[in-house]
Amino acid sequence: MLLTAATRLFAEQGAAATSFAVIAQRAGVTPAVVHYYFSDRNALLDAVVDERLAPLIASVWDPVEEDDSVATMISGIVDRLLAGVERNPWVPSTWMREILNENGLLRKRVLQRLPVDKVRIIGGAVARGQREGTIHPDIDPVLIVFSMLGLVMLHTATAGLVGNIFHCEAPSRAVLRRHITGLLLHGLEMDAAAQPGRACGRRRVRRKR
Amino acid sequence: MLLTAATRLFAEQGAAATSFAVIAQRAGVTPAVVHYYFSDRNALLDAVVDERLAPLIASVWDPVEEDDSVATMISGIVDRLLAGVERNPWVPSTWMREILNENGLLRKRVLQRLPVDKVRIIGGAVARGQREGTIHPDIDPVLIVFSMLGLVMLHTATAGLVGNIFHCEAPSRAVLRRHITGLLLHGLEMDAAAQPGRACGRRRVRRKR
Amino acid sequence: MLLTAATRLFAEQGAAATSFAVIAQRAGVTPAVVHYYFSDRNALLDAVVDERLAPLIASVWDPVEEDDSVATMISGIVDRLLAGVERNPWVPSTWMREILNENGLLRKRVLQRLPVDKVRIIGGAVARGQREGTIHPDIDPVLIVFSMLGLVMLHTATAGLVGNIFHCEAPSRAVLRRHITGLLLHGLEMDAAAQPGRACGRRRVRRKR
Amino acid sequence: MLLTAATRLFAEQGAAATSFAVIAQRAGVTPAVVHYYFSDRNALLDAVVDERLAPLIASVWDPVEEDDSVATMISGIVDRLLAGVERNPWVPSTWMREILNENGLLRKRVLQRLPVDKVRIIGGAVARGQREGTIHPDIDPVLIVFSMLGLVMLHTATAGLVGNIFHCEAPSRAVLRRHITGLLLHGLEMDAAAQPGRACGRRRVRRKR
DNA sequence: TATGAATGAGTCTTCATTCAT
DNA sequence: CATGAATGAAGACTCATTCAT
Repeated sequence: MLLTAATRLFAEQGAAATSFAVIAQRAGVTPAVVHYYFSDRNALLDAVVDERLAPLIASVWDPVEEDDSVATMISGIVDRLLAGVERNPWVPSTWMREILNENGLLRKRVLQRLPVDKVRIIGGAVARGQREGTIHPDIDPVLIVFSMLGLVMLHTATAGLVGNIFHCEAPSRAVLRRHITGLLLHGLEMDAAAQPGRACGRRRVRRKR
Repeated sequence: MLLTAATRLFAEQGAAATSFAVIAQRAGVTPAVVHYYFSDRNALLDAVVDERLAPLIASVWDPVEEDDSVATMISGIVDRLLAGVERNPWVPSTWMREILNENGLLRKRVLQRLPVDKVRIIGGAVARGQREGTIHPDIDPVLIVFSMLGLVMLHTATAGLVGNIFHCEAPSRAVLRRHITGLLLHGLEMDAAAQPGRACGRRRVRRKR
Repeated sequence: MLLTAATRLFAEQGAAATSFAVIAQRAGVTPAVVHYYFSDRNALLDAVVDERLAPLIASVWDPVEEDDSVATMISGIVDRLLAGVERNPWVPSTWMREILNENGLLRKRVLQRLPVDKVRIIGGAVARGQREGTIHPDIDPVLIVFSMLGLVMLHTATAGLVGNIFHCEAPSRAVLRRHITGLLLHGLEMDAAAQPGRACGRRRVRRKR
Repeated sequence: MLLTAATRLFAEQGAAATSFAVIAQRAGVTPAVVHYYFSDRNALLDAVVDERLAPLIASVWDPVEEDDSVATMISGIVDRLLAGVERNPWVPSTWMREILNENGLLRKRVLQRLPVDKVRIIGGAVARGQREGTIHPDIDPVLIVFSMLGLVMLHTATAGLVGNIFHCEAPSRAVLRRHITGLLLHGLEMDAAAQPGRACGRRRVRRKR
């Protein structure tokens, strides 16, 4: 199908570098057919967002509920996002190239679809947790959402690369989930309390400069 | 200068979508001149990596020392990377588009420059920490490096966007550093031990709204 | 109706530049419909001439009678032509573009419809008048017909333009008729005989209506 | 030369229907060359007007002087226009198609070149003549300019056609000049005073050259 | 060293036309 | 009768590249 060919090629080469001709070729039709269905490059991009990205975004964010705990929200989103990305392997590339980038061809279109209310729910919960002392104060309640989505996209996009460089298997979905959720919830450093019989005054990181 | 024009355009439009003609125009010369200095798109990409990206990479990784603590390494890298990116605002876009992506035009070139030995130092330190119980066991010693670099690139690339969506100022370098380092080292959740009725309340960041 | 849309577009853009697609759009149908009714651009052009231009030509020339005076013939034709053009505002443009021009798309089709016999009547009357000394000898009996038709087409086609350039109202049909008929019959220069201190009541041409 | 090929093709097929490819072919170069010199269709049209039409217009209108008689002005313009058109046989077609027509591609460009002041000189002289009783009152001082130019363009454009229809030679420049000037100055009807048994040699207009 | 001229290949897009329904 | 789908050809225009100067 045309949209399928298009999304794959967008992931492979980027949207700007993907000509109608290539999409047509990949889909086994003539370039004019692509124009017949998507009169315009804009129309094509719209269709990609409307028919492919929007449902994914919805499936990730819809289950977020106001009174979930932060940990539940986050691990839930990470889970659903990893699952969604596994079904749509073209997403991470495209996300990073066409949405996160300032002039990404899909940026505006996707931003309009972002469930800002749901995002605010997380922000609110994080801020509340910080006031109550259950969430680390260094974390920014707004940025954390970008960190979360970004970590998933980034690690799924580079999963193959990791295996390549370090000559091992690409990390599985389970490994990614464990790493990402672990990082988001606990960070690197082990709880002082969890450690064997030690005080934790010295917990603040010392930086060289 | 030609390379300067090129890197900016790469950040704005992506490397594949940046023609010699536009680079020439931006630099105020004729397309033939660009072709004269960089006989090939490959040569141009090589030059960008050699003359612009490699020094940055070196400045970030060189200071990493075998016997630093993990926290020191990480906060140091994050610091230097944030500083380097501030001097080269074109980097985050390009990094995400052309390096992290599977078919990114700079990927292979940059990977060869990655100081794998330094990366292994971090991986080793993390793994050691996990054996010693000082590093959270969920964290993947290899993936953490990608998380770290990725978080910096991601947040610097989307700093403007954040301000846009939430109608506030774009987060400053200091805010980004605090958030990223905090996330990497502590994660969201507060130490159980640190919680009840204890000190750190005053650490909260004040935001305007 | 399709032919109406077509004639308007021919006048606006020229026949060669008017695609089936635009005609269809203007008429509110699909391009296939246009093609269904006029299998060919030629068929469409034929239809325009047969159904729209031919009746107009007939209405202009039919009343010309062998024994009318030259003045009667000419003012009659000018009158009827101005009236016909007012009902079919698309005609002047198309006439100049597609009929008078060497490769005009309607030229051959229309020339076959030209009532050559009627044209010859005028030519004959003019030549006779010249022999009798009532018609100015500089006038070419053949060219005068082209002058006559051309002046009407030209002035109706440029009526709007005149208003535009000279910031006045576009000349009305009455003004055009007076100017054109006056020019054809009397030219610019006033009769020497008619000049100072003499009556000239009889000089005005009598028109049938 | 490219412009020469272009102007000829514009006359033959109309500007809208003349593709860069045809111009290139006619000039014996590749289509890209045409784009190299005229980056745009607009640029091409500009060049046609600037380099080909403007000089012609100037050569026709420049000699018009405030205190010439109307007859001198008109016969002078007709003469120079006929001569100019003879050197540039592509002009009449193009004039009628692309300048007189409402959406003609050259219309706006040429109108800006029209020497409005010179046109006003004629209009003024005609109006003055009408007040003094030397110019026929039916003539419109503004329209007469369009009649004059139009008659030349029209008759030169259809000169071939005339020969065709009436199976005679195409009218020569001299014939055209005599007919057009005669029509403009005297019209069809012979002076009442000049009629009975009189020569009319003296009626011929004196032209400067 | 630098550049204007030139070009073949490729881009998006529109067109007239066909065909199955 | 009418039309949505499909397409090959051609449109304007851009590009990387070559070459002579």
